[in-house]
Amino acid sequence: MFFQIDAAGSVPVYEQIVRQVTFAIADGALRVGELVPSVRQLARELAINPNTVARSYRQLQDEGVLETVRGKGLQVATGSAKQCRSKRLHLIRDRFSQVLQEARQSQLSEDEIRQMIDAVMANGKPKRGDQ
Amino acid sequence: MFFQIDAAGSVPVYEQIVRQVTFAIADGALRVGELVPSVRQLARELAINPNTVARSYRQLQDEGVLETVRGKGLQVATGSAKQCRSKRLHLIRDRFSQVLQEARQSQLSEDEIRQMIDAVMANGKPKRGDQ
Amino acid sequence: MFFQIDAAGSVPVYEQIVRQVTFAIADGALRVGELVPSVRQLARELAINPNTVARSYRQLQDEGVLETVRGKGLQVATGSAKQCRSKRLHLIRDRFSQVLQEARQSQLSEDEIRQMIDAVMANGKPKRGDQ
Amino acid sequence: MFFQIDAAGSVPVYEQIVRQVTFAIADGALRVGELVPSVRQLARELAINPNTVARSYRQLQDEGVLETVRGKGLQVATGSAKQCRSKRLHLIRDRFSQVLQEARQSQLSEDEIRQMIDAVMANGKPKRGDQ
DNA sequence: GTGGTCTAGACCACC
DNA sequence: GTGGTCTAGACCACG
Repeated sequence: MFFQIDAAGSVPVYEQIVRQVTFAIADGALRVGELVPSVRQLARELAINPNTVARSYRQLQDEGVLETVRGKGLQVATGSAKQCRSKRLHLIRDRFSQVLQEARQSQLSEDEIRQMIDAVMANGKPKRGDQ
Repeated sequence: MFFQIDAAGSVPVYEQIVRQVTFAIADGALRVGELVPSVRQLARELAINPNTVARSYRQLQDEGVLETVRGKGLQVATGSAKQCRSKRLHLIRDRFSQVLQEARQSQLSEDEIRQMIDAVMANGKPKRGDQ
Repeated sequence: MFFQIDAAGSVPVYEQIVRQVTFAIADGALRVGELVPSVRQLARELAINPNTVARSYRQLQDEGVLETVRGKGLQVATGSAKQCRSKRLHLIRDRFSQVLQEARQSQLSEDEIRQMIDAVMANGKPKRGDQ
Repeated sequence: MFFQIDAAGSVPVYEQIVRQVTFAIADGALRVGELVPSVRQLARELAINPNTVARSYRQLQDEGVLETVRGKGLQVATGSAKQCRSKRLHLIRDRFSQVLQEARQSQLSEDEIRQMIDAVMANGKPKRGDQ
């Protein structure tokens, strides 16, 4: 699998997995009906605790993104693609909203905020695809 | 004092204090040489434990924003105004930059991102940014 | 662990820990990537409160010397070895510089100062490795 | 009086006064039999609490450096000059000894220590007379 | 009165 | 098991 885990960062590992699986489905990297790696295998590959992978998969099941196939494992559920794209949008938008709130709390004017956004968007274009 | 603490949110109380003191200095609400509220007094007003306030003040001291005046209290250190203004900008800008990066990872085009920002800025004026 | 705390002295316990961890890394006794003793374990060994250890570790983290590995513990951050060696040198040199300044303020001549240093260095040599 | 107090520093104010009076006597700036400024006057001049001045004078009395002259105030006691010079030496030497101890604890070799001292002594020659 | 340190014990999220 | 946060209460030095 092409996931990357940052154990030292502040984002919980299980959230990183949930996020990356979700995004992979949204991108079409994982297709409906496809089997995701087994808990043990993924845990081995990412060098993390199987419990953590299990927890992520459980959450993805709760969200209806993954579903169990008896005797086989977990597969991407029907309708997940659309759902994941929508979820991805929401995630990003909520984050923007959060940051925007912070900015407003800081006594920055709408104009100052817009300027900052423009500056940031112009700047950070060619970064590493990761992190 | 004019600080407001959200005990329910996920942001640690001590960080909220650090943030608000920093911003107060950046805004000029607290001026260089002025004494900040005493640990005990602020703790009383915010209805939190003095240790928590002390922790915030200690961090601000480590950052060079506050300095102790023995037996009197803590005062805003010289040069803090500029430092706090810069810190405030960096805090916000870094957060924006982070989110922007996430957005780009999600295969969103620059235009889609801009549209989202516009929508959020128009919308979320008096909303809770919570997820 | 090989740490020694002097609870009676005027140096705060948490600073002693910070210092000893820093020096341990500088000496290579603690290597990059290695986990430091857990908060609770070290507290038990030194017979002090876990909060005190936590405070030391938090400071070392703020300095970038340690970093948390979620659910595992705290490890020596990359680049810490060099940083700690440099910090150790600075700590000592600054202290010397301070004392030297005091000596000069006291109208002592350079020669008198040198003589004093020689005397002190000759004296306190083969004491117990401790203290 | 020509004393200088640093209220923000880590050295207690009362100690700064004791030290400066002691050194003034050692230097001959204050002579045996001379009256030191009254508690109130010195407190006013240094913009500090009279209690603090009183505490310093009390300590100097305890050390036999100052003595009360009924109806007049406090004067430099007989024999103080020599005593203060000796005390000054001790103060400096003890500080050196302390720092040296720290240096040895840091696993620095005698040679490294000597080199550091030489470097520091060569460097810091033309500094401000104060602090 | 002030801040600084330390202890004791609790709860949380994460692995 | 791990660290992170917070509370409660104590003691100290300083002014």
